[in-house]
Amino acid sequence: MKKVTMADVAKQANVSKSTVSQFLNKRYDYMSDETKIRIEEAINKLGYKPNIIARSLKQKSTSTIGVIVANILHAFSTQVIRAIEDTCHEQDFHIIVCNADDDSEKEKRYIDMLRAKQVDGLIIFPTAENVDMYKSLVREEYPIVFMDRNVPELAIPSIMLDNEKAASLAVQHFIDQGYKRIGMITTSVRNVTTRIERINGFKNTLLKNGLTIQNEYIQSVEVNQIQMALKAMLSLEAPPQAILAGNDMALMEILKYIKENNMEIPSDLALIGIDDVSFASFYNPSLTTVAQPTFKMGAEAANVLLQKIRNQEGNENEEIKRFEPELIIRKSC
Amino acid sequence: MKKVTMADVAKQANVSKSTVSQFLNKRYDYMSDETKIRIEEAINKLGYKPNIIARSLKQKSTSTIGVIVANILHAFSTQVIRAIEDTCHEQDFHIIVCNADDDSEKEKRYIDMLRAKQVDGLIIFPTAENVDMYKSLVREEYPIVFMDRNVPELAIPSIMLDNEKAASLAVQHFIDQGYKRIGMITTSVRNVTTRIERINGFKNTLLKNGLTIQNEYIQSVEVNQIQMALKAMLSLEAPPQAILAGNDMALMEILKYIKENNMEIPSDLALIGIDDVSFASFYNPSLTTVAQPTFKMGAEAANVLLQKIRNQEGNENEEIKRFEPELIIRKSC
DNA sequence: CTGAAAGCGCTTACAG
DNA sequence: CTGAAAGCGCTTACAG
Repeated sequence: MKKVTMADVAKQANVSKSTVSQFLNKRYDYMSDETKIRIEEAINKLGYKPNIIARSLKQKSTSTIGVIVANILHAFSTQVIRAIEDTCHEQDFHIIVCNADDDSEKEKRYIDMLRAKQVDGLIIFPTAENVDMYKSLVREEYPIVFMDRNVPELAIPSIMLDNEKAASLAVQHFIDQGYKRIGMITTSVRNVTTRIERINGFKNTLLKNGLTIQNEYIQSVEVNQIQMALKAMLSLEAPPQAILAGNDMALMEILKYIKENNMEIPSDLALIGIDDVSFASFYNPSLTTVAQPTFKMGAEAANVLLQKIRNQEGNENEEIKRFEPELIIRKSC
Repeated sequence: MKKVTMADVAKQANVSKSTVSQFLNKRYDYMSDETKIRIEEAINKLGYKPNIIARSLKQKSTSTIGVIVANILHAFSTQVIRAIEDTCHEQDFHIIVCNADDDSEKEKRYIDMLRAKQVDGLIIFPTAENVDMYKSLVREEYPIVFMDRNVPELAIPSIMLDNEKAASLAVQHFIDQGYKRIGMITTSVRNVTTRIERINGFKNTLLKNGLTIQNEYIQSVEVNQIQMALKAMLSLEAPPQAILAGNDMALMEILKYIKENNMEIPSDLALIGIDDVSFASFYNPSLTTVAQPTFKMGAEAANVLLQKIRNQEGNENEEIKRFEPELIIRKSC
């Protein structure tokens, strides 16, 4: 079963390859109807399918973008990916998704791989440790946008949640419900903007309400350390009565701990999670969360990138776009 | 910033393109050390990155496979994808994932698109409605494997759960716990093997235990109809006391209904779900589930496909490979 | 209105 | 040990 190529179609239809190519690209300007029909028939008869690889090589464009997520295990990532995909689909772009697994070496390899595959642009949830590489992409004016996190001093547009506000909404709600000893647990010890900003929002909201910041109430550790960190926190003489989970993974670890220790929510411990997890509405009790507008954020990232890809001229607005979090009040606080 | 090509490297290193190509492909057999060094230096100096597109065109192979999932919303899909990706990664293959959204038209478009992109093979969670297309792929001896579902009479290897057993494990557990009025709810009204086999397993296990099959106790409907179907079932004079959820989406809808109607699990209704959902272990009460070996299944699918891609000769074993489900007993039954 | 020719960036069989 | 040449399957500027 030999592959049928444009040359075969041309021969079958008794025209040149050029004419077949024009036909396929719908440049009919000066093509006789008769020719069109002959080509169409030849294509159907032979079952011809164009080879996009060959076209891409010639056109130096693949109509494909790469998406590198820091960690696919976060529901946020998968939701954003869907939004990116939908938006690209509408504009006849394809996406290739890679999971860096929070590993900057993997991230670097994926960037190289995707560029070798000639993707037209990149959406990255940056691990933030490959600054030199990011810089060289900027220098080349390679189209790129950051999602979720940003890296200071880089002229790369970033699509981000208003993280301070997200933490602030949660803390303010705790306080409004009468809680004073409020803790926060989140994942990862690395230098990632999301974490830093959420912790800042947490602290600032406490201060604004005249409460003091207790460092033992704030833990950011690896996922598998979260239950221990919580245990330590709850073993303090004056343990927190309410906990903000910095993201979905942290929330799930906390819920496991609570369950294993037969604690009650919210009487033993009140809870709010950033990220509206799938089971929030039907958990017992239902979980108060801070939702991110994941769909809007993904769509925006795709639009900004596609825009950049089209106007090659160095774009102006390389700033951070912030999206609004939303507090969804349920029964866990 | 012009792209640097192999020709630039060759000129810089004072050798021919052929030699550079040999170097890159590690065919050093007869290459002098001096030449190697010169080429290496030229590559570093110019920051040369090979263009995989060009290579693919020449080699007629992209080292990329396509994965088309029926519905990305099932956790099963995302877990399988990860396993496929890991396995491919080890063997220097890349994957492009597409979500057919349970829409056979979309599936068809994605198959065309991926083939146009010259992927070397396809893993499909088939919607099962494009039989003609599947057949023509088989005729061309195009490498392909099915996941999760199969399509009768097609010489395509299929990686599947032992679905009858999955349902059977659950029903037997219900019965062993003393339940007699047992129902089943699952998604989708289409003709998909998974659904059919699970319902068969459900029925057969009832019969084997001397119970009768009540058709009103078995519902397979669209996701947004599940709560209504459950309501109808629970409004029967003799409503079921236990329900098997056919998959994760069904389970979540059932949990929503139970919560909204202030019912207790398992006293008002016992529950088992097929698919070990993320929150099963820490839900209140924890949920008894039937887990699929998603990682093994994904890895197997990738291995079978890569195997097929390598030995072009029409492979022998085009049969169905069944994987064992596992009952994880917790507190919902 | 259509065709011949060059070229995208690689690989590879062959010559020397 | 290395190079010249052909070719993968397209697109496109240009000629007629």
